[in-house]
Amino acid sequence: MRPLIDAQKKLLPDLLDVMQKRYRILQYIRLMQPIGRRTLSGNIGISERILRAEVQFLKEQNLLSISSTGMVVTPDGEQLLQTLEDVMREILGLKDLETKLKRILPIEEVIVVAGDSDLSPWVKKEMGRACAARLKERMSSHSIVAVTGGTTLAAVAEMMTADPKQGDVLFVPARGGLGEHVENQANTICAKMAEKAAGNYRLLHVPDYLSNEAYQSLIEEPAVKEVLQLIQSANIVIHGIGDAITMAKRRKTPEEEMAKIIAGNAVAEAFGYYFNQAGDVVHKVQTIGIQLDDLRHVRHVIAVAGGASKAKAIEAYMKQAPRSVLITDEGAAKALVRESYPSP
Amino acid sequence: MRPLIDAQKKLLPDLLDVMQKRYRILQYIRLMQPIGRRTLSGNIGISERILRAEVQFLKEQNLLSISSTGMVVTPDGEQLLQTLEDVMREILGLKDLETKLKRILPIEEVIVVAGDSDLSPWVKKEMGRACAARLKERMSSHSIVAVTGGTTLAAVAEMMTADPKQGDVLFVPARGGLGEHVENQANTICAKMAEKAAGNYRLLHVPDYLSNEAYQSLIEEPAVKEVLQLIQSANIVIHGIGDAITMAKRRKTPEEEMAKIIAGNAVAEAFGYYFNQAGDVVHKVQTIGIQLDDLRHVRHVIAVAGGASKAKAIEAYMKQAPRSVLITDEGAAKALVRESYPSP
DNA sequence: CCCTGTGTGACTTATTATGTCCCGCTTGTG
DNA sequence: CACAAGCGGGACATAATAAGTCACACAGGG
Repeated sequence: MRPLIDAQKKLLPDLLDVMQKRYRILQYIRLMQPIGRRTLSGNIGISERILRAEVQFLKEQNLLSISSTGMVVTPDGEQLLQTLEDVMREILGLKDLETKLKRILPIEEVIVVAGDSDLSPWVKKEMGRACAARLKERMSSHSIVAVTGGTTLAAVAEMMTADPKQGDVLFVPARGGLGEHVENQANTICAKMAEKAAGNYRLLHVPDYLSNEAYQSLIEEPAVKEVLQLIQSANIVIHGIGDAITMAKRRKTPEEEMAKIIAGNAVAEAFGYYFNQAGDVVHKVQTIGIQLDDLRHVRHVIAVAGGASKAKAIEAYMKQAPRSVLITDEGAAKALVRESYPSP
Repeated sequence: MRPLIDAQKKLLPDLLDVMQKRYRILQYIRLMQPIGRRTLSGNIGISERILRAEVQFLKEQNLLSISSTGMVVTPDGEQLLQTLEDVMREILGLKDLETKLKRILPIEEVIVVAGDSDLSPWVKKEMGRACAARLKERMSSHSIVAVTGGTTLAAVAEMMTADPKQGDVLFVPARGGLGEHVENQANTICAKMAEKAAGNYRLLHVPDYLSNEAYQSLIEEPAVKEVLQLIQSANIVIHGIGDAITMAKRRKTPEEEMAKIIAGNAVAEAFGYYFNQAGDVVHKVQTIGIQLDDLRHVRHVIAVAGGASKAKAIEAYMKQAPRSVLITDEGAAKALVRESYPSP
């Protein structure tokens, strides 16, 4: 297949551009459906008229249907997107980025999605879709999936779909309160993901900052204890990676902890842990649930993070996270590659 | 690969047309190089202006180079043509024809080349190229290749190329004189093929129509005997298939033999044998060299014949020629398929 | 030496693609 | 219930591009 694409690149590069354009349009519509022409043209950066021509074409090809509420991808279109996914990734050079990233980072697998989530918010959804697909591959009946918070994970939850093949899947939050807003809390995302995936879920109701005594007594609560046990036996963990300072600021981090984070030159954050450039833990939020060491016993660890601004955080975190699957975007991947191959 | 192409077809239906067009242009140039734009545009049936645009594009892609003597395919272009050969055949529906032919005829392998050699003489060259490629696969060091005459075989000889990998290959004419013109005689073609393939050759100098006494004494000639022995031990035979009447007329066939051929309802001819519709031998030209029965002991038998007009001849001949490789063209293949699948 | 075939440039014309504006409709919301 | 926002679709002018045509300079072969 590869030689065919290369040959096509040589023989008709202009047509591949067109193909790419149409693919992207269809992909967008799938992401934001139902959506109108004008809104889409604004989002995608194509003039309305040309988008209109393309849309009309795609409609004639039966790849999308078009009603007064907006445009929707048809089953035909869905299948086309799926068939062409690998090819487009190859054409866009994402495959290339993936192999380069694999050489740079000690990871098991990496998926690079087109775009930069710093610049275009919908790219997170695309990462979410990719994550959901990989998650499905790894889920089996009675799997326990632990998830963390963050906007990226929210996107993953949103793109999750139910799969009749897999039976009872249980979603749990990976760790207790970290100080996030409600929509980004692990509990919220956990519930949403379970709902979308038609699975069950258990929540962990823990106040953000506890005194030691309260903490100890809470752990002994039967309800809490049971959930904690489930969390400990999770075989899949999905988490985001954040920029340390940004995360610390977003959470209501007390001053002395903030100082500690800054003093330690933290650059990365993941489920309540702060890491410096070398991947060493600089600080951790005191809460219950999965601890960093527990990760080593979890079969599948999936990290989702994108945007050029997160490149450094991803690099730092991954240094100490072996056997992970990383799902990122073009922006972050390019930044990472650029850094490691200084010349061109 | 098929789903990929289908998906691409949906996303840009004219992709294949353009690809095919450019491929064909490049292919032509390779066939007739060096060639000028105007001559090419006449031959290929594309207006000069549009050909010019395509040629310019191909030049920019470094697939052909262009000088005052005409256009030449670059190594890059050669490689591209090679890479795309399989794909293009499939796209043009040739693969489909091949599978159908395999069901109709008792043959080991069949290659169908685009076009109809009745209508376009260059298609023979393409068959020649295909034949040369298959021949290379089957040749090993010290192979002995027996070839017959005919215009098609002349094309095969012309498209033959030397391959440094294979060592001493010997070319011999399959049978003695059959009454052909010089340029279509087995001897001529044998020599040419050997020259192109950088191999050795031995010739068989036998007058066309011999008396029985002369025939017997000639066989005993040491020089002739030696060559005959080589011919007997050939492990590859390449031959053409002709329309019986056409071939008989072209050769200076005596009246009584002509009557025999016509009376027997001969439709096919191959290396001096005439066959009726059922594949039975109706007549044979009396000459030395490989006899029909000998073919069964030859490892590789390659038959080359194209053009819709030869469809019946091919069918008749193939009925009694098992384990052969057939190289034909779209015109003949379609005619054959049409005959066997009456309805559509 | 001429003549044929070569590429290249230039020009006009036809076709297509694109930008722009407007209209009637559905739909969700106040 | 009514309103406005967003929707698709039609229409048209214009810019951009492709395509047809001709003329010219040059190299190689008979």
